[in-house]
Amino acid sequence: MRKVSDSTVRRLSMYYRSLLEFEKKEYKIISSKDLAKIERLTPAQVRKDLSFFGTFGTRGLGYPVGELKEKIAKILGLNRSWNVALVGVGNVGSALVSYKEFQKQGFNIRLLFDDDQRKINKNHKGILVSDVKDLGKKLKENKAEMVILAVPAQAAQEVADQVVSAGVKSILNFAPVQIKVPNDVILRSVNMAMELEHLSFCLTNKGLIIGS
Amino acid sequence: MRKVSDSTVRRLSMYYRSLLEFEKKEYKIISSKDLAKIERLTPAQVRKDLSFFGTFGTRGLGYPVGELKEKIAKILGLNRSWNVALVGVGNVGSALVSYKEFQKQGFNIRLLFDDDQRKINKNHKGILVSDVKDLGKKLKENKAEMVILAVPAQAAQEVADQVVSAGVKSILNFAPVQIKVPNDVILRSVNMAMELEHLSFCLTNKGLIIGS
DNA sequence: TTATAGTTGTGAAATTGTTCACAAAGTCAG
DNA sequence: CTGACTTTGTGAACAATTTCACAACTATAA
Repeated sequence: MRKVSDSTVRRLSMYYRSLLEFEKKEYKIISSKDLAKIERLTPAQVRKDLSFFGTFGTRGLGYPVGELKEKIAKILGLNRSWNVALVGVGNVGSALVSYKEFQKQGFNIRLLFDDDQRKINKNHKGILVSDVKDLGKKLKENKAEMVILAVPAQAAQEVADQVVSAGVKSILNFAPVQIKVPNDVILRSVNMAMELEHLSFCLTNKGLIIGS
Repeated sequence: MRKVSDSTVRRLSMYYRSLLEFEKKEYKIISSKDLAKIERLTPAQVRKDLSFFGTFGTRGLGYPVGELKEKIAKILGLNRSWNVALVGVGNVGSALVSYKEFQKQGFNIRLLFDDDQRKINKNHKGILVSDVKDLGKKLKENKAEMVILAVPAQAAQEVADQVVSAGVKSILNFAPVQIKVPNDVILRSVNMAMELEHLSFCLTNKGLIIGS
């Protein structure tokens, strides 16, 4: 398999969502053109993305909806469930625990951690909140595969280090800070302020930018 | 001004954050090398990014921390405050209302909307929740500049259309669905499930990918 | 004053990602 | 079975982005 770019992976997620929709509407076959229209891409882009992973279509016809959906699910690792832990049961963390989309796609948040005594050992939406002091131990015990960080910026790096020590190989960071992890650990960050800043940049510089 | 890529804008946000830190530590001057190390980039990248917007440094010396911070703030439109409305006071919306980072950077959420009668006309964290039926009217009255969508997927497009009709030119979408807006409206989407899917992709395909 | 070390700003080169264009393969009507 | 039409898969062309490499400039020490 060739090296696959982040953009391609993001688009695969998009295709997957579109395919769910097409399936719901009982489409049996779709073309790269159909898929492209939905996502505002070019048909060539769709075909190129898919071609990294194999050949899924039939020339002259298109792609079989159900089959392609299944194959993308497999590529993305959505044909199974994942054992996810979440650290930081504040506003953001709390929202993520209830986020339906996660469960729907097999991301099961089964472990919660916080450092606030008022939250520890209480139930939060059906899950017991553990003391972050036991983070490493419990991550190992429960074989957590992914950790979501929803802690304040200043705590993020320290918690991340503990997560890494516990052998977890992937982290999704919601703290608005750049954290560092070893090369073999996969880190992705969602920085919501950064997204608003992007809007504010575009509004501020509208018209000044050539070609967009 | 040349066309500036999304990546460059994202990195500017990162530089801005780093500069706040350097300022806190009372650094007066920093080099592109220092800035690059923090963000895991190359010094050349940092210099190239900044060069799109002017020349901010002194050869042989580096960049003046405070001044560069101010200039980036101006480029990003952070030297002012923004009037933000939020639609959908559910789990995610609620978390965003309390998100400190927004206020800190001048993004003031002053209008909340929902379609749930139990929430309408009640106070939510100090802000009155309005009926989404009055969305257009109130966005105009209050001169909202940005709208955050935190509504369920199936409602997102309809709400977005109303926001566009009201003349708002930028939308930050948290609904896990691709929405469509006219060309003159800036749209950015945060899809949290997509980020977990990226982790799951990487874990699933680890080792198979050459060069990463 | 001069030599040395350090850093920026920026064209040019290299790399990465996207679009094009077309052969290959399939459908379908008659 | 044939011919007109459609769509995929993909190498090649093109475009965008990143990295390189170096002239230009500054500070400092002797």
